[in-house]
Amino acid sequence: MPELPEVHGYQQYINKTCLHHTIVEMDVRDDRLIKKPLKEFKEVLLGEQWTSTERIGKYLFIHVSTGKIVVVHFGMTGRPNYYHESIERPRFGHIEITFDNGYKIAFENKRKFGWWDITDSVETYRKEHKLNRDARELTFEQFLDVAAHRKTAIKNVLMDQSVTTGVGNWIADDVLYQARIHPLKKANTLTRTELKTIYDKLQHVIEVAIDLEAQYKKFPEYFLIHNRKGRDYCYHTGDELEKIKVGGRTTYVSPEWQKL
DNA sequence: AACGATGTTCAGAG
DNA sequence: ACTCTGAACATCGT
Repeated sequence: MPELPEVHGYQQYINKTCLHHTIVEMDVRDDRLIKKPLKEFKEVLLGEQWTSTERIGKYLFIHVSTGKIVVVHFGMTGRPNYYHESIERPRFGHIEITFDNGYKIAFENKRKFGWWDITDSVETYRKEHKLNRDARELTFEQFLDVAAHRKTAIKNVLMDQSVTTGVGNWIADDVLYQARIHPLKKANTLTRTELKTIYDKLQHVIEVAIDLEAQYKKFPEYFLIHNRKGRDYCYHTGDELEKIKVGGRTTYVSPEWQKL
């Protein structure tokens, strides 16, 4: 599930549950989910506390009382689950932290595309991994700087984490649907007005999704996301939606509504 | 039971 | 040096 709005929600959840408790254990079922040895994670975490969090796009940074920072990425299927130790460990809770209050945080990851890492500096990490500032904080001028000259399909540009950090497949589709721009249009052929519309819709989609806590069923009717699960016609034209591939990802388009 | 999936990364081409 | 494409990654649900 996790694109920017979901990860924002996960951040709030972790802030409410996990901060300022002493960590007494860490368990990892599959080493492929951690980018540093478990020994190193334990050195950083055991006996310490999580003190605060930051988020850039889909990346969550957890500050540790040691001064180190745990980087969490949820992949395609990750989510946190805070529960009491008397409850059975979740089936997909492949990484788990135990606190001294008897609660655990499970990092559930069904498809194992998520991971944890350790870093010293959010800013250094951001640059090394070519992340732009979070899509929510990006100004229109900054968006133009990184997007307007790109020669590839606008959808690819929106999904590029060095452009609009935090945007994933469904947000990109919804933004372009609401902006009435065909996802295959080359970014450098779009007018400033069209790019402004895309920028405005991007902010709108993110804010609505965050307000509604990323619960898709509650999204307004005009959101394309309803077409990913069930609805198969365009809300505006009534036409059947096309399912195409853009940048290797499944993409929904309303042909009359978003002309190429 | 083959295919697709809300993610990133990386090799290779241009 | 930069940009773009496509495949690989793991594995579950349909």
